[in-house]
Amino acid sequence: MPEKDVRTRFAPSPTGFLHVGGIRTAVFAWLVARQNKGKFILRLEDTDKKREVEGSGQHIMDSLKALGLEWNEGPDIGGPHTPYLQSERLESYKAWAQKLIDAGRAYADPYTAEEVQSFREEAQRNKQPFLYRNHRPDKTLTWDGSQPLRFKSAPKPYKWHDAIMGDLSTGPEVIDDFILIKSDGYPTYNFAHIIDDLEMEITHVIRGQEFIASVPNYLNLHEALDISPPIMATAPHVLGPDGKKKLSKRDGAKDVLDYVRDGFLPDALVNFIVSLGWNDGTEQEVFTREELIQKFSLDRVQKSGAHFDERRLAWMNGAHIRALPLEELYKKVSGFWPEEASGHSDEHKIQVLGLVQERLKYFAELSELTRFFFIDLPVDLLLVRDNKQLGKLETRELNILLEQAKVTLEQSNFTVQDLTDRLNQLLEQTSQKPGILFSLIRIATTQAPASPALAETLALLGKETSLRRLGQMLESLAS
RNA sequence: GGUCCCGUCGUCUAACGGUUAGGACACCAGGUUUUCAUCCUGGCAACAGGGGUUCGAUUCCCCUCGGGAUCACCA
Repeated sequence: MPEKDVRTRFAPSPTGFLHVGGIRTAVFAWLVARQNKGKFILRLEDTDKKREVEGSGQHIMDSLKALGLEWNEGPDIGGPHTPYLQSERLESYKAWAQKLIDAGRAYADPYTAEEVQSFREEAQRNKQPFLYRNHRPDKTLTWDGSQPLRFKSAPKPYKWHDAIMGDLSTGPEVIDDFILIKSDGYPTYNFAHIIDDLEMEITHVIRGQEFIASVPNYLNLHEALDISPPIMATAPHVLGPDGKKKLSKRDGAKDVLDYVRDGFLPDALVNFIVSLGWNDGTEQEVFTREELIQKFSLDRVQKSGAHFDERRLAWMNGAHIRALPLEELYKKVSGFWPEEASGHSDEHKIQVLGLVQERLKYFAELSELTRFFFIDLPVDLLLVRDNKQLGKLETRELNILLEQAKVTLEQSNFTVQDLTDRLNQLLEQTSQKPGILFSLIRIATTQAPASPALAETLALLGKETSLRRLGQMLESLAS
């Protein structure tokens, strides 16, 4: 039975783009929402004005959309708990902060940043963990907004359950008086997200493991506020391919939009991101989006970090491409054809696509893979010279073979079947190995290092083009 | 350093006390009348180490080692 009224959220700060590691929690949250017929909410946490990157909020939304992770409520479309931009929810944070002050659970921080820093250093010198609460001021001054507002914590041990990590526990030493509202008037993440998740009725908070150490503090704040915490799920980080560190932009982690631009399918990207740390317990690797929605579960998510392997992504994308009906694939590759293809009919391009579908790893390869179908490429004799078998033949021998091929092909009606038959006859007639004869014809007619099966390629190229290119090859060999 | 979490092939992972430790990616070899790819077949390759508990441990407990996260007026 699906849970009722599930509401999950993705709450990034608009400080940059989204890479594969960063978007994973969004995928998880989206999946949980869809699976339970719930709502997926997007909220932008823009409380750090210094770090904010112009346009990144939009960029993040574009990335989510590109992967098909549509949200039900968000800064652009609104919703029952508008606004979805933290910088516009200041009144709300103030109101809750006042409740805390009134209850004696929040106080103005009288120290300067430098003073706090010196406390910290002193603790370090004594090899003691630094806790601000050891420096709580004796008398409380009224908070006028120019000082940071701190939470007056009530330290105690905690045990709690995390939907991914399982049962967790910590001692009272991790609880401290963290800052609720900064001296610039903006709330900290630690405070704002609690309020927002409460007001937006979030049921599942799914986030990266950098927050796990702060959870006890959040729990403590919930108690002070007399509210109950949502279900929490902490996903491990995605690691760089070789490094052991969390995947970061610095390690060359690419913007997910880059993958979309290169022609990776959103479904494949989602499949890959989810499978980085999750499986359904069977041997299935490739899942459709619908299967993922149906089968995903937080408790089967791996507790340890997974390395991001682009080769596996490429394979998975290829698998998704092959699984697509040709007509559907054709619609998706529209922007990836070589320039020379413009003006050719849909019918023709679909046939070309059909020949390369099984060797396409991502759409950006389409252009190179198919260019020779649309234009005569200059004759490149190196393709012959570098060929293992052809390279051994003398020009005279190549000439003879090509002439014979030309004669044979001139008689063909260029259907795949007829071409296959005549090519086989030619094989006997010349008593050549296919490795030699077919390679030569293939190179002569495509001028490409790789191409689909010969008979099919020739049939699609057509009689005129095929013979013309054979002729061009002969000319080059002669000169 | 304190606190918390994690540890199966190079990589992603299966296993929830009894298996020749399975699958996938990658790689290698062979096959499918040429190349690349697909597909098929085969191969290489892992329980971090040490103690317990148990008739029996990859699985449960402890220690060591290794890795990660976090200790901000960032999120």
